[in-house]
Amino acid sequence: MPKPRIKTMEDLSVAIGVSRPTLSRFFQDPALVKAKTVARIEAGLERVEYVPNFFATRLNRKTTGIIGVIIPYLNDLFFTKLLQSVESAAMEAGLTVITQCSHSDPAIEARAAETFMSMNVDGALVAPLGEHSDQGVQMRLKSRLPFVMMDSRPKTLLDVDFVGTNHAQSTGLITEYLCRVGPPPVFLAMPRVNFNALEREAAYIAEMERMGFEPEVIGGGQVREGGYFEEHGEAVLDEAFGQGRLTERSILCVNDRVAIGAIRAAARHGLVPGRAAKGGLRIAGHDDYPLCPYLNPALTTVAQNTDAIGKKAVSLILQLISGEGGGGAPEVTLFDGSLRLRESA
Amino acid sequence: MPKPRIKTMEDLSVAIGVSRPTLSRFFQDPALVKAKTVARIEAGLERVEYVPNFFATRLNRKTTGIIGVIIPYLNDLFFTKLLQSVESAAMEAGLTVITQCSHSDPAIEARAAETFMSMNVDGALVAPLGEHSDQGVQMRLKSRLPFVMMDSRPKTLLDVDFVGTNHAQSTGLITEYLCRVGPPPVFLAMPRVNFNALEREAAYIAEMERMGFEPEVIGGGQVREGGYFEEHGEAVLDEAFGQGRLTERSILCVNDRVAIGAIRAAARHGLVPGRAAKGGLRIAGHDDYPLCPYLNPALTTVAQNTDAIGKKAVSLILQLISGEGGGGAPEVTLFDGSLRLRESA
DNA sequence: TTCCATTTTTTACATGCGTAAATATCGGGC
DNA sequence: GCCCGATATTTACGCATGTAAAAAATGGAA
Repeated sequence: MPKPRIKTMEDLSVAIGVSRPTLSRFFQDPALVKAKTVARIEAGLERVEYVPNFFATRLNRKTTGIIGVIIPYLNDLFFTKLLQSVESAAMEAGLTVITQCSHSDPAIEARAAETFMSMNVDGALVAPLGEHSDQGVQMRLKSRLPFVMMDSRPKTLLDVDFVGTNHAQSTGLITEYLCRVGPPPVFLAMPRVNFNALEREAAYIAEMERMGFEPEVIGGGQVREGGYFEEHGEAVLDEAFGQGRLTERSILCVNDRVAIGAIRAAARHGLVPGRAAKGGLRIAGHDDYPLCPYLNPALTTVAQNTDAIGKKAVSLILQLISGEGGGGAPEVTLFDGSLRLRESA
Repeated sequence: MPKPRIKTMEDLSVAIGVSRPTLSRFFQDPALVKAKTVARIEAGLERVEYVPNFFATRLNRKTTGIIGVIIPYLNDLFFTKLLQSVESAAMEAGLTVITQCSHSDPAIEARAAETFMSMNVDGALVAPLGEHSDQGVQMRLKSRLPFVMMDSRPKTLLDVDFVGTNHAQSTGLITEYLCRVGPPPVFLAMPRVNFNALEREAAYIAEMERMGFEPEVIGGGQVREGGYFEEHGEAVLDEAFGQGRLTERSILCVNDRVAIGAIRAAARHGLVPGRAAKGGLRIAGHDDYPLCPYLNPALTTVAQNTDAIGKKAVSLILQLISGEGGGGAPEVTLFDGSLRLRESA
């Protein structure tokens, strides 16, 4: 029952009586070979076990058909959602995607970039670590191959194609909403800033000033241990609520994971944030983390259009690969966020 | 400022005046080359841009140093946690890991397996889809290379090395706990069963019978639309609570994501599951999903030792690669679960 | 049957590097 | 200054496939 294993195309050629160049063309695209021959090859493949060597094929082709993707975290559903969008778009385009997670370590990120260059990938898609990223690495990537950044845009790397969210719009939107339905919100930030966090904070401040309110940012100062988003949100608000502060305020969290911690802190102090509670505590987030609808109370937030971001990033890379882009100014696409009104604010 | 790019080791050889075979040894392991020569090479590399071709190197080595990992879902923090554990263990062993997500599609899973075989990976680590996996594919993998399964163990593939959780123990543990502190629990299952779900259900039933209670399984029958775990848990309990059923029972959910939906349903009906509430509603889960501590109420559950599972899986693969294993019976390692008592039960 | 266009085969070279064997070079101890 | 052991270089071949060009085979229309 076990089929004989054949290792090389050469051997396969003699085994099924079709020349190696023809087999080569067949494995690249059966349409390049006459139907009758295709049938003969396929019949032969029924009887033996053979798969073309991935490395040997990629070694010679002018194009590898691979794109490399780097994301900073794996244990964050926002990035996995983005990754799914990228993968499905890439698969549709017939590309193989190799994903590497930098695990919030610049050294690992650099190693991943190195790997992609050594693979001659057709293009690279990276969601950077923020200020911790080694920008030299990204400059090298950009100078060597089609390169698109996603999600977070380093201020020192503005001449790169970028796809992300318009945080001025998205954060402005929810800030305006919070101001409209309750007391002007405070902004719950993170100590370890990334560029998105900074942009959101700036957008919050701008919108507050536009509406004539005094912006107030908390939680951005001291670096705490652990550093997980939820833990940070809970710790900051646990302290505040414990001192009787902020219990009747609106709190805009820099992202949903921080907001999850914030809601938890509220619950521990017997507080129930909610849009229904006139004048009382409200908590809102940013991103539309997949679990938002299932929290208690369900989290009001601004959704990032991760699906559009992933699709656009892939199409941009495709465009760059085909040599259409790269001429003038970098192409920057920002998608608007959209309000998700639920219970918490 | 831009360094000259060098494409081949041959060219590098003439550029920095060190022979190609020596360079080859250097890139495989600098320790194979005398310190003085290493210094000369590194000085040379400062002045030019060169990375060895990934495919060419892997094509000739007897061992590629790559292990392939397949996981069924990306948008599930349990699997990303497991993946992180695997990645860090593999990195420590000096292996490159290529991860593919099957997106709960057997065809994609099969394609990923094919890719791994065509890469001559040193070994494959797969968390299968459950009954939907194409077992033929996995048999081929097993027959071709070091192969270890994780997390879920197909009943028809028992002769494969496996690392996972002892669900009889873990589910028995929490079932016993629930019986001890409150009314005997019902089991909230999933329609689309995977093997773990079945094992947990069986363990629940066995433990209930051992303690002299009547097991009761709900939510396992009809297949609903959407099918996300949280949605399922919420839908089933929303219906039950709406009819006044189960409001004073203990509910053991097949996993934490279902439990998250269950807690949400409780909240929508004004119910607060809790271990403090004597005689009242209790909800428990399984897995110790990372967000459990931040739910309201915080979810009582049984933790899977994902870290140990990942480490062990990698060490098993390593052992298989070195040719030590594979002789007799398959090596099956099951880690015990441990109770995480929080608020919900 | 003959001829033409399409497809396949033959032949040869290319890809970038691993690896082995023989030869050359280096540095140090005597 | 000589000799030895450790390294480095030279040379040559192998890995599994892509690819191009020329020659041969195929198949259908006239």
